Amino acid sequence: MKFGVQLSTKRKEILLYCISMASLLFLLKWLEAHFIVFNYRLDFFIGAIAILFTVLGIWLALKLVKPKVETRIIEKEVYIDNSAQTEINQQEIAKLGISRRELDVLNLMSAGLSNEEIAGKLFISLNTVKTHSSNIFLKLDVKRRTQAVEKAKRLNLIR
Amino acid sequence: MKFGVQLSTKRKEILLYCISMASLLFLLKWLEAHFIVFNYRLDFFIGAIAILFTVLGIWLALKLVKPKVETRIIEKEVYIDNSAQTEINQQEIAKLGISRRELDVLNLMSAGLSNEEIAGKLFISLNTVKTHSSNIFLKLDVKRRTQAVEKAKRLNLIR
DNA sequence: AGAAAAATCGCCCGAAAGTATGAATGGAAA
DNA sequence: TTTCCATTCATACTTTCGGGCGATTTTTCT
Repeated sequence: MKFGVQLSTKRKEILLYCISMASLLFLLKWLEAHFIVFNYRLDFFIGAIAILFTVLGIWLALKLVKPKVETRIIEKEVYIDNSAQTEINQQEIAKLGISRRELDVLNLMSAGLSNEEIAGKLFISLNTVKTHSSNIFLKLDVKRRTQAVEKAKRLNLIR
Repeated sequence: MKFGVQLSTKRKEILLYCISMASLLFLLKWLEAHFIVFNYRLDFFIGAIAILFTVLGIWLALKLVKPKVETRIIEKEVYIDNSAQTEINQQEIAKLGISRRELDVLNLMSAGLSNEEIAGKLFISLNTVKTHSSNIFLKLDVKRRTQAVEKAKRLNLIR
């Protein structure tokens, strides 16, 4: 795996694309040598290439420029409650070492969503949700999601 | 509903790009007609086009796919009775037809107990607990125990 | 550039939860 | 008395959870 210079992932991807593009060009040249069609249908040929590489470029850009998705859970209160408004205990969250993503999962968990639904909402896989929830249970020292929700509410980690 | 508003703008943009691409193709054809260079340097020509349109594609994609940072807002509604903070809503319980025993199960459920633990506490069998909880889910119109607990608390069926 | 933390995903497997269906019992109401 | 219903339990089956691995990738910090 290690060979002198270790390429970063992004660099490797770019290299891969360059190689594939080069081989594509090679293929085109081969086609050009074997089919006279392109000689008198040059404009179609060029058009095809243009479209092909435009699509390639789009695909490349979409691949490389990964949109940064920020998931934020905002609790919208629809109640008029003048009594004590429970503040979320940030210190406790930090103390327990609960990460951002884990908190996301915890919130959706408390809303009664299944792991699969949580995965859908957060655009991550079911396995990832399971990993997060397992870590939550460890950090909260509980065994089940119902206990986790109960404790999290009790500690004001969530609303 | 978010994208519906922007559709017309986006469509105009796409149209613009199509037009510019078409004119670019036209330009290329004109060049091809006026410079013999391309006839025997066809591979360079094609390579240039490939690169050009790859860049175009990348640029196009970058232009069109602009939401780099997407903030997803998940709203969670919290209802709280305007009356006293923790007044158990007997009317609601009656209206939903939740029986005494089901309420017992529901309470233990909200404490985070498993079905087996509930069975132990109430001195009934696991199957009975399952029956009760299934009935609870039916009456509360939910699918999971976490949802049941959430809804029951929201409706003040339990504390 | 390199280490550490966080986030992502996968597989396997057993446990728990939930569904469907049927049935016995005992108390309360018609 | 008969009917209704809450409660109890069972069996069989499907789905979901959760633990226990390991792994890669991304982000963050130094």
